[in-house]
Parts: sequence; C-alpha cells; structure tokens
Amino acid sequence: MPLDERKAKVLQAIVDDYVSTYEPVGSKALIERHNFAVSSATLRNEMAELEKMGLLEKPHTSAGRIPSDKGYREYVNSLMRVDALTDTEKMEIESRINSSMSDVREILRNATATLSETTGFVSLAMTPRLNTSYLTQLKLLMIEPGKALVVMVLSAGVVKDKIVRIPNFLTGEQIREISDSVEKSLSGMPLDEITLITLASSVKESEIPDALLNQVIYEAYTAIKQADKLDVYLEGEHRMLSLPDFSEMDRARDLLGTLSQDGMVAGYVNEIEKAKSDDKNAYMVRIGQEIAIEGLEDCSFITTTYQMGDMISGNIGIIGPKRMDYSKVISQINFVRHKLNDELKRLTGE
Amino acid sequence: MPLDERKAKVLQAIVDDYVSTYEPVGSKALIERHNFAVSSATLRNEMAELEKMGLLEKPHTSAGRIPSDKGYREYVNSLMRVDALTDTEKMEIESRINSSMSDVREILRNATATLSETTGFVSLAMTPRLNTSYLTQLKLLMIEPGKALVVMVLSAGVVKDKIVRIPNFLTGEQIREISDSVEKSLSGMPLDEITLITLASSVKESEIPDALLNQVIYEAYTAIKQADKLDVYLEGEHRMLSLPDFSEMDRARDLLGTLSQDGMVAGYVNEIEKAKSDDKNAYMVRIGQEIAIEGLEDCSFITTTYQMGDMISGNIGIIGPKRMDYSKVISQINFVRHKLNDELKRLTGE
DNA sequence: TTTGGCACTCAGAAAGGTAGAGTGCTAACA
DNA sequence: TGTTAGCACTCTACCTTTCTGAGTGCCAAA
Repeated sequence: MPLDERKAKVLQAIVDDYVSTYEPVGSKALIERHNFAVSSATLRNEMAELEKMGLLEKPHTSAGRIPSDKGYREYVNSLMRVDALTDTEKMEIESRINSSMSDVREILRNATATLSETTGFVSLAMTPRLNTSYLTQLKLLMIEPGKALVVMVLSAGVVKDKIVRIPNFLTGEQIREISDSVEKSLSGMPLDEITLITLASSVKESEIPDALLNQVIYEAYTAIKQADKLDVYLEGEHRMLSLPDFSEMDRARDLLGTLSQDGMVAGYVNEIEKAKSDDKNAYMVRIGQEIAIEGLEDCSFITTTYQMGDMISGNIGIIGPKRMDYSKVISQINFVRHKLNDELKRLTGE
Repeated sequence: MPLDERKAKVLQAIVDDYVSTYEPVGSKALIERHNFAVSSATLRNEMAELEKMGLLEKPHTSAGRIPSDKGYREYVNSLMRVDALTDTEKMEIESRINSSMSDVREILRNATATLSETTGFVSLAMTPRLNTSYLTQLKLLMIEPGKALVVMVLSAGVVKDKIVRIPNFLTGEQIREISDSVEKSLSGMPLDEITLITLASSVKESEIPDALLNQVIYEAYTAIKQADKLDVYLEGEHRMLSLPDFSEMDRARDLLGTLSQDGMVAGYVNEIEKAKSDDKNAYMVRIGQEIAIEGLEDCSFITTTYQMGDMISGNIGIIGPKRMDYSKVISQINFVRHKLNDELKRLTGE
C-alpha cells in the first residue's frame, strides 16, 4: 500500500513538526508551516485517512495528530532522506574522538561517550564478537604453586587473561611444556572451533600424568571460552531525563530501570544483529512497540556494526525516544561508526 | 555544646520520624509517636531552641521541622546507635554475593550491585589502590614485529596487561632478555617506587643499543604506571528516581547528571579517603552541604575501606539522600564490606 | 474533489475557596 | 523557673469551577 504523493508529504510534515516541537500537530499549524496548495479542511480529510490507515493517532479527541509507531516506520522506510553531516558537525564529533588510546575498551568507551553527547540520547557499544577471531598466542605462566595465568593473544590484537587454579605440584617447567604444545597446535584456530577435545588432543605426547593434565586443560578451556563473553557499554542514561518525552517521573523511572537490567540491552542488540542484512554499512532501526520490552515502548533502537579487521565486528548505536530526528541520528551514528572503525584500524593494523 | 538529654531525645525523634515519613514533623505528631512526658507546647519550645542552634529548620512558617545538615551531623556523631543486622538481613545479603568469581573486578561489581540492591541507593566501589602493591612478575611477550605485550602480575594476584609499541627489528630473543632482567631486578618492588631510572638501571649490561632499549623501557614504564589507575564502579543510579527526595525532575536530573560526570565521584571519594582515620573499620560520612558539589546538596556519601591482603585497599560505599536511615545503611555497608573482604581473601589467599 | 462554515470536544491554565496541620505567644499554674 | 492550655495566625495542599483556544468531524456549496 504505497502512499499517494500528497499523503506522503503530509505524513512527512507531521513527523518533522512533531519531532521538533513535541506538540501534536493540527491541520492549521500544518498549513502555516508548510507550503500545501490546499486548505486546512482538505488536510483534515487526509489526516483522517492516514489515521484510518494506522499511521497517525490522536492523544485525545480535540488534539492534533501524532505519528504512530507504524507512521514512524513508514517515515524511516520510505520518506526520510539520510544526509551526510555538515563539516561543522563532523568536526564537532572528531574533536571528541581521542586518537591516542591503545586499548579496545577505552576506544569503545570514548566512541559511546561521543555518540551520547552528540545525539543527546543513551548510546551503547557491544564489545567485539571474538568467537570468529583466532588464537595467535597462548601462554600459561606460573604465578605461584597452584596458580597459573592464562594469557591469550587473539587476532586483531586483543589480549585476554585469566588466573586459573592448577594442581599444586606442577612445576613451572611442566606448565611451560603444556603451554608450548597447546599454543603450537591451536594458534590460528578460531575460538569457535576450540573444544575440550581439540584442546586435549593438542598435548597428547606429554609425560605429565593424565589426571593433572586434564585439570590444567579444563581450566585453560574455561579461560578461552570466557574470552569471547560479550559485554555492553551504556552511556548517558541521565540525558533521557532532559527529554520532554520522559518528563513524567514514572516513565523516566521505568526507562532507566529497564536499561539497567543486566543483559537486557545486550540481549536485544544481539537479537537485532541476527536479523540484520549482510551489508556491513547497514543500520537497524527498531521503533516503539516493535521492541516489545516493557519500559521501552516510547523508545527506538538504532544500531549499526563496526569492524575490527575483516573478521571481527561489534555493534554500536543509540537508544532514544521514538520521537527523534531519525535521519540526523542515523548520520551521526554512521559517522561515529566510521571514526571508530578508523581508530580500531589504527590499533590493530599497521 | 553538648545537647541536654531532652533536646537530644527530641532531635533523635525528629530525625527518625522524618527519615521514615518524609514529612516535616510537628510537635503534636511527635507527642503521639513517642513517649514524651511533657506537652506539645514544651516540645514546641525545645524545637524552637533546636532551630536557633541550627539543628532544625522549617520548610515554611506553618510546617513542622526537618533536620538541617548540622542536625543530621549531630545525629550521626552522637545520637544514633549502629546495630548489627538481623540474621534475615544478613542472609538476604549473603544470598546475593556470588562466591564463584575469579576476577577482582567481577567481585567488586557483584558487591556494588548487592549494596545498591540492599540499600536502595547508588552504590560505588573504587578499584584497589595498587600503588602500594609490588610486582611479582613482569613479562614482555612479542606479539608481532613492532608490538609487544607487557604482562604484570602484582602482589595479591592482580594481573594487568598492555600492548606497547617497540622498535620493529627487535627479536623475540632480545625482548625476552630485557623481560628477564627487568623482572629479576624489579620483582618485589612497590609500584610506587618504580621510576624510569630504576627501570633503566635494571638492564644495564645488555648488548642491545641504548636507543632501542630506552624505547622499550619507556613503553614498559607507561604500562606499569597505568596499572594503578583508579577506576570507579557506580551502580543503581535509577534507584534514586524512586525516592521521594528526587521526585522532582529537576533534582533528579541534576543528581544523575552530576554522578555521571567523569571522575567526579572517584575524585571525591579519594578526598574523603585522605581525611580518614587509621582505623581500617572506620566509615566516613559526608552530609549534604559538606559535600560541596553542585547537584549533591541533598545527598550523603558513606564510604568505608575494603582490604585485599595487608597492603592493598580500596573503597566501597553508597550515595543516598541525606534523609536516610544512617545507622541501618552503615550496618549494611559494613556487612557487605565484610563479605567483600572474605571474597577477596578467598581469591588472593590460600 | 475541495472548501468554508459551524457545532462540538477537551486539556490545561487561572482563580477562588477550604481544611488542617503547625506555629508563636501569652497568661496561668506548680 | 519550667510547663502547660488556649488562641490567633499562617500557609500549603487540594479541590472545584470557570474559561480559553486549538482542534476535530461533518455538511452543504463551489
């Protein structure tokens, strides 16, 4: 059901006006602000039809119209134009990106902080999905009797470490021996493919008793599996309190309460990611009720994907009120993504 | 100016009532709830005097009294009794403490989450102050030409790592050589005492050209210095929105805005820490205006110190409304601190 | 199909009116 | 000298009422 041209123009105008004023827009106000070659009565008819189609709704009988979720969806899918940012806007963002950081997590944090500041909304970043990355080095270091440190260097230069318990009487020499043979046979293997079995078979010809060996192997295995745990950074929750959309305490409370639930945001972003097209530059938009999480009915998610080398990627995006300037925010996210990609390339490349 | 017995009792009763009802308490209500052997008129006189002394104030002429900051201070210093928690309360907390974590940061996070949940306020934890800890191991691992990994194991089993740039043509063998001699001469040295000079002198007799060596040394130095950077975990900001104290949007916004300012909380907790007595079990209370940070006029900080081994410590505590049940909250913090100490001992000890 | 006109609706601001909890003060009392 | 009852006064919180204006739907004419 493609909208005829005038309806499209009306919907677009209503979304634009409502986004910038947060006031339900009536037929008269619409005429005043936009160059429609028809009268307010005609617009009233159009608006009534758009309402029947489910694209607009009325807060109450004698108020103007506001876009419904479906209306925003139509707007995002067909009506809006995503422009590049102006040079000033770009510089604004660039000036906040710190290019001297040498740690992936710091870079991500910096990017989220920037994104939240520029959009004025909550921003989020997922840590990179490391399951597709491969091991380049794995060392077991003896810390003290009974305790060893597993240090993993992954492709794209990510480092993970974990302290593990080992049998008390294993010597540093024995640990080094295990470490060397594990590293030799696993380096180059994607984390995904490392199992207890591949791991165990990597140290077949050792003279260390099996029972001891198995314990070390098992601990190393948990360390490796733990390395690709996803984490999420949220930033700027307090900014939502400045939005008229959440000026009622109850909504604000629900929103921040929901956002602070452990794993909530990460889980949802993962869900979105699965449904994503293959285009690496694609962005995903989820609006209002589409999100189906209590407390986020008035919000939209916009996420996109950053790259860290060819194989590793992660998500970055924002959570804002569904009444937002989608085209602008998408441009901003795109640009920050771009800068983030650059930073990560600087870190891992060269 | 010690309060006479009756005044003390009045102040105490007013603080207790106000904390539990969030209503200014008047002379009549006071009589009804507490067993004063005098009439409301007498109490009115007492209250007027307490107001003159600056311990009480009136929101407006015809309202009851509420404690001033000075009133709370008097209450905290002299009037309240800090009781142990009941067994039920203890179990409540214990059930939230996860005893299977193997990482300091996770343990701290778990403790802050627990603390925020039990108090209903914002909780905070500072990462341990590592400047007094000493190096037990330091390894330089070659990742690829031009890049190496510094892995440091500190006393109390904390591990830090950082990727650093090194001259392209240094070999793995050379790196190992530097690594070994640095480790040999620095292990056992407190981070505080490691300087560029001690570091440089630890590899005097090498055959690697000075210029290259110096670059590696410098990078290692930055890695070491970065290891004791303090971080702060905040948890449960959204809970403040449920308090009547912050039911006005403006206050809530100011509060969360201030809390999210980078370094704000960490800086203040550090300041408090400096002023602390030597007693390791001491807690510090800062009330309202005493804090002197815009946006926190209606808040109080309560912090205390956790221990990680003998030498290393950090802070944990809460930020709540100044209208809080100080004695209960202090008990809760103490108990969580206690549990946290246990967890850290489990991790580092044995 | 578009338009002007009109009766109707309804949220939100403004204004007024009470109720009630609380105060300070005074004068009497033990 | 400290305590108490009584009283006039104050002021917020809450309720109700009124009014205004933006907006709608519908109808009949262009």
